[in-house]
Amino acid sequence: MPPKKNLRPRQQQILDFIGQFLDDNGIPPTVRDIQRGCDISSTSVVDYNLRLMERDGYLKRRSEVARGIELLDETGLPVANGAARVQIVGSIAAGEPIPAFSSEGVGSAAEFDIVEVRPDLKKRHGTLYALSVKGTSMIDALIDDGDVVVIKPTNTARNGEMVVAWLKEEEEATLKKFFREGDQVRLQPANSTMDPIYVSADNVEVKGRVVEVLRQF
Amino acid sequence: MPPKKNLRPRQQQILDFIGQFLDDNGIPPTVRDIQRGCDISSTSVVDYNLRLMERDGYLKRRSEVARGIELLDETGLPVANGAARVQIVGSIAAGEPIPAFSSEGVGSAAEFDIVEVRPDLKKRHGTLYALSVKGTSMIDALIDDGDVVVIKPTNTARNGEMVVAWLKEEEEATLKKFFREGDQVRLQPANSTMDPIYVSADNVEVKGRVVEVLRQF
DNA sequence: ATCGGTGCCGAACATTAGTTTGCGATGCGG
DNA sequence: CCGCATCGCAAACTAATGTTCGGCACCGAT
Repeated sequence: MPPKKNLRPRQQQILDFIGQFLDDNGIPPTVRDIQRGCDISSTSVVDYNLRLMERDGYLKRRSEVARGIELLDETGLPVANGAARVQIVGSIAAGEPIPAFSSEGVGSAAEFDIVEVRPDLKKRHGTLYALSVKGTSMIDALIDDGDVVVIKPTNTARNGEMVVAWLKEEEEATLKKFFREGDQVRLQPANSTMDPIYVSADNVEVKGRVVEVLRQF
Repeated sequence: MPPKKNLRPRQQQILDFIGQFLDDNGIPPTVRDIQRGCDISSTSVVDYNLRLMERDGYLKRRSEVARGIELLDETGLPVANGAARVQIVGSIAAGEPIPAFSSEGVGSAAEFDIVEVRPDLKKRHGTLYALSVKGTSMIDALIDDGDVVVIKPTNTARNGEMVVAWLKEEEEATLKKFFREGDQVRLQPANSTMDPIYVSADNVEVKGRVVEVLRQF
């Protein structure tokens, strides 16, 4: 395969559109979908550029097949359709603020990793981000050192949901099951043999809801 | 949505084929693909059955769109294309044999659920199956009641890998980290605060390696 | 200026693929 | 046996979609 080159603006635009279309619709676009989506006046222009991009290893086309476009990743392997990739925006550990939540520091997020998650998650929840867990302080939530938790950003939580709770006073983030009880909040470890902690509702800020835990084996 | 009914053989066959095709090709099949794949003599038969299955909530069709078939899961949500789906072939619980491992009983596997996993897993490991965890006996491995463990079938394990270990004498399956130590085997809970158990190597049979744990939130 | 390559355009063409139609076989209750 | 619904079949129709063709504009090299 020829080495990757920088894409022309139009080709970048087409590539972005294909990715977007895949996310939105779950199936690849047709040549005419791309034409409309990129304000191109002719299908032949799309075909022309797709051919170049195939030559350069950005995608694969099944000829004579409707919607036969597959995106390829850096290694030349096909990217699963609607591939749900989530960025790890920081880590969560007892006693330390989460970088992504402190207003600064998001700019350098590019240095962080990307994880793949189950594709249905993104459909169900929309935008997600991920935190890697440092230390064993979350062991009571059945979450180990090195695990990655996938979070749906939200400020609210229903009772029983596992949330990222920010304890203002303690300046500490934790993963617990959330229960509102009057003006108190009960934070219940997932491990039923552990005791819950109670805090004033004013002292708790919900940062997001846990939708998945990834563990490396 | 109408309630689910049992599918006719032909409809089950079509549904299976669509899933298979999705796995193999990453895009949904056309009506004619299904026709060929299921040895049906006419596209209208496929169309007829697809219509019924859509009515019954098994899938969604985008009309007038090539390859506009989407599978739906139990909740009516679309299943992402090319998603790696793994069959739950049984459950694992302390003191009970695993149905899928007893030579009989695999025939009725159709009754079991399907779970979606991260697409990269299937690429990396090939065929996988899953077990649902009953009871809290695996809590020491950070695996809770109701979790689903995704397993790569293998008879061997390297030290440190989390495996499904079958203890012949006790007739019991368990999830532990595997360490060979001479003619003994150390089975170490993932939770480092718990103590390992030691068994004779003859008494242990490795059934598979854990590659992922799925937890419902 | 001339030529060849690149990028684009519009239109036509050919194949693929969704949909419809009419008919036959089968099974079931009356 | 009749009426009716279910299921399947083949063929035809139409819309969707991939592909090709001739031409134009720009640009750098000759």
